[in-house]
Amino acid sequence: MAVKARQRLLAAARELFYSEGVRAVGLDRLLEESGVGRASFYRHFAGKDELVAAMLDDYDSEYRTWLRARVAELGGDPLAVFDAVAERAELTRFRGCAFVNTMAEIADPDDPVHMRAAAHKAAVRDYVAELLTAAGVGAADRIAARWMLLLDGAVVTAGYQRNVQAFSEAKSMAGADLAAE
Amino acid sequence: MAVKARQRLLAAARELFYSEGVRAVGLDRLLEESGVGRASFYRHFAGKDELVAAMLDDYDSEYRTWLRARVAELGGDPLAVFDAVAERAELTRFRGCAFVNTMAEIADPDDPVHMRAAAHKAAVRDYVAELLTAAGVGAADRIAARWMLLLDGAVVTAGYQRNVQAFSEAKSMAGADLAAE
DNA sequence: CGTAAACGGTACCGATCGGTCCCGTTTTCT
DNA sequence: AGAAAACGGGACCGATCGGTACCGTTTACG
Repeated sequence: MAVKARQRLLAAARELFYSEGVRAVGLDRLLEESGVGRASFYRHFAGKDELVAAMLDDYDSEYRTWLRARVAELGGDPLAVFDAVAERAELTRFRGCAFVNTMAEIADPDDPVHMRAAAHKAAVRDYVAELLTAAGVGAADRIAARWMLLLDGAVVTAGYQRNVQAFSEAKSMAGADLAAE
Repeated sequence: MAVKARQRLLAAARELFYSEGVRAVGLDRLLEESGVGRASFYRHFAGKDELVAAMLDDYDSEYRTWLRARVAELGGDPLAVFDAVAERAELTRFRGCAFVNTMAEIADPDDPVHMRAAAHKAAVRDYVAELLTAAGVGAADRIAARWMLLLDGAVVTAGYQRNVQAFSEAKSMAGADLAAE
């Protein structure tokens, strides 16, 4: 195979776990979809939980790298994060935020999987605060927290309403929030 | 037993499915916690899915009845919905919105369970629009949609950050959004 | 009081869950 | 070319899943 088993597993995990849910997809399904043998799977991961964790790490890294790059392309305006997130949502069959959905499924806040998802959210918030600070905004932390609320709200409502209008609403509220500061 | 089996099942389902997730809790656990026999369960519900659906219907009805009453108590100001929702969140071990979490777990939008959760969200939105209209606000539908974004954002972020600060942030943004119209 | 409905407990079913083990093949690297 | 690592397929395991059937007891009501 051109692509290694581990990467195929991570790709299949991201796709299947996102579109159907972590608990809804069993190992059999995962192996069939990725074309990886059962034994090979356990050579790469200690178990399903570790695959989920590795997939989230992988996704978190890629997502944030992409977000930084895209916002920079759009000029570095903090408000561009709303455009970037909206773009990403339009690409795939959108079902909300993978990290939020994972925390909804893996309820225990002390579970490593849950903690990784929460850490992703905190990292994005810190990045937004960094953007705001760079733009000369005071109280960047507080604004960033409010913007995360808007981003999560937009992602969730866009997910269950199956339209992307929510993103432009969120952006307009974020702009108003920034101007009011 | 003083309380009928069906009601004990619905109560246990609401508690367990909310705090641990629908797929994470099996029938055995549900029967043990509610003290209902296995056969009795199937005399009341055709299966687990039907219990989930009935529980959501039950919860939706109670929640919206409570919300109407509480907002009325608070004077009927549309912004009071943010206070009411925040109060409710402080009561229990908060883990976000049961309906949003359920849609995250039951991914298929055509699944009866998913559809019930989505219908709840639409019903709450309609109620918010009704409040706004009664308060003489034009474009009530659009504001209601934006407020739902704020409410969902607050509930989600409060859920994974484990604090209720998000609700007051959401209310302040909602007030600004209303004033800007 | 007596009858019938509602009930809790349990044994059981096939299917599927995550996980282990072994075998034969393919790929990779020297 | 040859050795070693990586791999896919499948048999198998105990546990648990949702669901069915039958039992004896409790409860409610006429």
